[in-house]
Amino acid sequence: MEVRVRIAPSPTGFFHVGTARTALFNYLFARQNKGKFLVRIEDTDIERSEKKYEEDILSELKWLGLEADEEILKQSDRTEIYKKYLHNLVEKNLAYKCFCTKEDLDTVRQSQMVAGMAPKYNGKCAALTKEEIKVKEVASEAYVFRLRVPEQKITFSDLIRGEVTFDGALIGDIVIAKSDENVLYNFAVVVDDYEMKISHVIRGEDHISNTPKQIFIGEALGFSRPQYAHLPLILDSKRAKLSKRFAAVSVADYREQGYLPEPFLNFLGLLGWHPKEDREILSALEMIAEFNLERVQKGGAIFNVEKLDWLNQQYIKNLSNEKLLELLGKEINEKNLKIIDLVKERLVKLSDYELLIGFFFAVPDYERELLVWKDGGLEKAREVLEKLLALQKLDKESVMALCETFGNGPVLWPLRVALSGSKASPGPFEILEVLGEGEARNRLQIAYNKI
RNA sequence: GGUCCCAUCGUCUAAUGGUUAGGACAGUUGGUUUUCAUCCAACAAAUCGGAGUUCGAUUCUCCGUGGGACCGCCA
Repeated sequence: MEVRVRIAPSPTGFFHVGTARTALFNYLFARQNKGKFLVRIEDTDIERSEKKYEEDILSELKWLGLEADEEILKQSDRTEIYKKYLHNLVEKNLAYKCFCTKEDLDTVRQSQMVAGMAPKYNGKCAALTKEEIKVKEVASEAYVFRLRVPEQKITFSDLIRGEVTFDGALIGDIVIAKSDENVLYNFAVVVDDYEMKISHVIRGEDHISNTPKQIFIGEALGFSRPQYAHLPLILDSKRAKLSKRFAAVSVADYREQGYLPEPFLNFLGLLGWHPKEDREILSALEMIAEFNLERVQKGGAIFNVEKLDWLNQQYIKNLSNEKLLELLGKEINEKNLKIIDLVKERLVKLSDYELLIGFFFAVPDYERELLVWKDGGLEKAREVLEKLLALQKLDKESVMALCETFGNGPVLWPLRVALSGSKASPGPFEILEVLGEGEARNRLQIAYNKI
């Protein structure tokens, strides 16, 4: 049987890193099994769904290189299809109209929870006769559709967790549609997965308790059951599901901060999965080759930005200077090439660039105390600067000659600070080469004047 | 409260009955003729607890404990 997997994001927010990880694992699984990776937009919630979020999902997916193999489905285009299946269920008396009000349900739920019972629908409308329903309909009472959930245990085999069992008796008759024009998530998922011939449902663990509901819906509809695999959640530093309280949760945030798609994917891949060997840096192709659902971790994984930073830096270091300038949106010229060469290994994220190179283009401002090497004092710094300015030729050779008498630190530190204005920067000779002797002398003079 | 899931260094993880419990990030220290970064080397750091099975448990079973997810006419 052909492997067909999907991700089903709902456009109610910017594309979430958790969804991105789910997308990656689905993608890896599909590629490895020569199957198809599909995308479905779950916009059945008309109130909360927005076009801009849908666009964001698609563009981030593209940025990550996780594009769908077939046309992207939108649930809002499929109401007629859902309606058909829904009516079918009602005709077979596997689903029924429920006229209970929200208030009634709330009070029941409250008292159940207080009594220590599983909160579920009490089945009040399940036994309504055709005549009773007619009367309510004529009175135009509001209703929803509920599935008759069998009071039996259901077990499914999860590819990551093994056998998982739920009790239908504890679930109760679930609402599957608000009206025949407006079906709910669990119902739409089952219909779509069936129609899209999804073979494996690989999704976050937060969906594990939806699984029995979806299986019951599927069985009522007479569908075959897909295989399930529930991925561990990505957690914040407090071990709770990654949410907006944590720094950044949308892929867009990371892209804008200057993370590259390759290390980002690499990082996501290592969250809950690891290849056999002790390897950390993996391309998408390598992950495809090595991926294995059985090696997916069961416990949640904390989103650890430090490791992402490290991976990003590794990738940046291995980029050519030309490519890096292109990514930064900079002109490829001799000066920029020299500069990028100097700051490349200091770059963790693309966004660090401007901060690192400012002094190459403008005379930096800094406190004169910065010119002081260790406990040398201002006087010593002034003396060194004077000697540097007096140099016939400001080059490595003559400066190193000065170091002979004063020592390396006492000479090189003030020189470097005079040129860069910063306590951390590339070496003085490297900066000197980019700046040119004239500008360097100018900056030395400024430093001298500061003291 | 109910249901379900989970549990190896601070973090991501390796090791599925026999290892000095391995690697990576972060941390610390030292080196790479100034700083930062890079690179290199070293150090520190974990099997949640208790029973049981076994000659032997990180690994299997049970009971605790802890954490998490879900419990909507959201997805």
